[in-house]
Amino acid sequence: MTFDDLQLLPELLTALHATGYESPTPIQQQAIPYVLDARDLLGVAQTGTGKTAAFTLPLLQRLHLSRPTNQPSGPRAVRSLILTPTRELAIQIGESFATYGQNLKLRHAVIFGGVSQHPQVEALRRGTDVLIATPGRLIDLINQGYVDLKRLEIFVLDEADRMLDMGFINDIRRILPLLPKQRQSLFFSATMPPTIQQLADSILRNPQQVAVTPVSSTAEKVEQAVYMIEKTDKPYLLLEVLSNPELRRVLVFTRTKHGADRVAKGLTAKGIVAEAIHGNKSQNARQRALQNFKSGETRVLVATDLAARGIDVDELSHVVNYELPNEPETYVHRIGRTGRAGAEGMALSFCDAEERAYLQDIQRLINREIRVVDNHSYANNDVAPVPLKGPNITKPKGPAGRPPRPGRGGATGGAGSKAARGAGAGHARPATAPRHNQDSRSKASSPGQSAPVAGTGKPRPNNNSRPGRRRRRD
DNA sequence: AAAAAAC
Repeated sequence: MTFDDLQLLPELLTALHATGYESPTPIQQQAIPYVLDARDLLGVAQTGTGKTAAFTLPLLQRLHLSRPTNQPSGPRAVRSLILTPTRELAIQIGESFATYGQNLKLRHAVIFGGVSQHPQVEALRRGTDVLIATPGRLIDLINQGYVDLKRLEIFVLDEADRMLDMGFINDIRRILPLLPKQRQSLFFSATMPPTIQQLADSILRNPQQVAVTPVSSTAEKVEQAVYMIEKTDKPYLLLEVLSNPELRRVLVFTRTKHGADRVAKGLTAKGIVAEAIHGNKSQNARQRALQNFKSGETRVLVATDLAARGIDVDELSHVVNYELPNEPETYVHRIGRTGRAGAEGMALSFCDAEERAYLQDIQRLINREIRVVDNHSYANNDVAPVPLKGPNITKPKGPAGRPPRPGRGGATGGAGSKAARGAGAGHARPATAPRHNQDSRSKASSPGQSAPVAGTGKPRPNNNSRPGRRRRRD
């Protein structure tokens, strides 16, 4: 199937061909006809599935066709609103409109916080057909009287589950009554728990439902490996791993903003072009860092989970989990940044003794064992591999505030346990080569030669660590 | 405990 089969306008097809896209992804195949047909849509999909184009293309087409022929002399009204949780996603969606709408005479504006509102207000004054916004700044500008949504035709709520996670539910509730009842609504979410379903029910009318690849299955497309390692060796291992030129464009995830800064600084000190991106940076610095990374100026971007979802970088060869996330879903989102659009991608994770429980949760979620690399310079034999079927370490949806009991509770049914080290030649293969290339392993810098990228903690005797224990969350 | 988002 090609885009030509989707009844899209020639202007859109030309733009698509210019960008090199030929065949629609599953969500595009399913969603575009419904949206063109003015139906409400419930899309269960995460970014990376082609979701943005799935609504951008038909939305542009509908707006183009419904555009008043005798355009009044005043500024054009906002006819479509797209709400999205993070500023970077808003910008990215704006770029998508610019690309696909290049041959149409429609305007779009992107509004979000952290930057001066004046250019955004100016864009609204001039008039825009499409408004892409994060909730806070949108409400801000609505309150100041700069946004009129009375002529709205199409409303898109993107990443609804993330919106709720981030506490945007009240903002959404304030915006909804400002929209005309008579409208088309598109609702996208990666997951569909009851609260999200309720929100969807309150927004959509007689929706068509479209679902593609549940979150956990994207993990199957990305080759994954894990290094069992001491926490204090992570800076050295990162240098070793990055000494392999196959890691052309690398996104490194840390758990904290401070950690992201430290790692980026340490890499820079070692002559590796790296930048950090996180929520404590100014919006300008965030955009600059992302831009430099996308353009290839920066080889390594060190990020918090700000960049875990949605950020779309072409030719991202590797994701490195310098620290494992405690939410297993976050792991899936992180590694989903690579291996996109059919490209090869690889995810490398550094797991210290304290993170074993997280690794186990991750393996349970993706329902497979992650290959352990045991031939690297810093292999820590005291950090035992983590079998897929082990004792339940976290209560799946347990009541908050109570630390789960370690070491108790049997495996929740299921077949026997393979050793995590994997069978056959798999584990002897270098972790940094996505497919073949047995001999491409880097000349590792030895521990004595290189200074650490960043000290992330004090050495800790292993018998003090409590791998089975997960920290209290409340 | 961390992260994101309005001023």
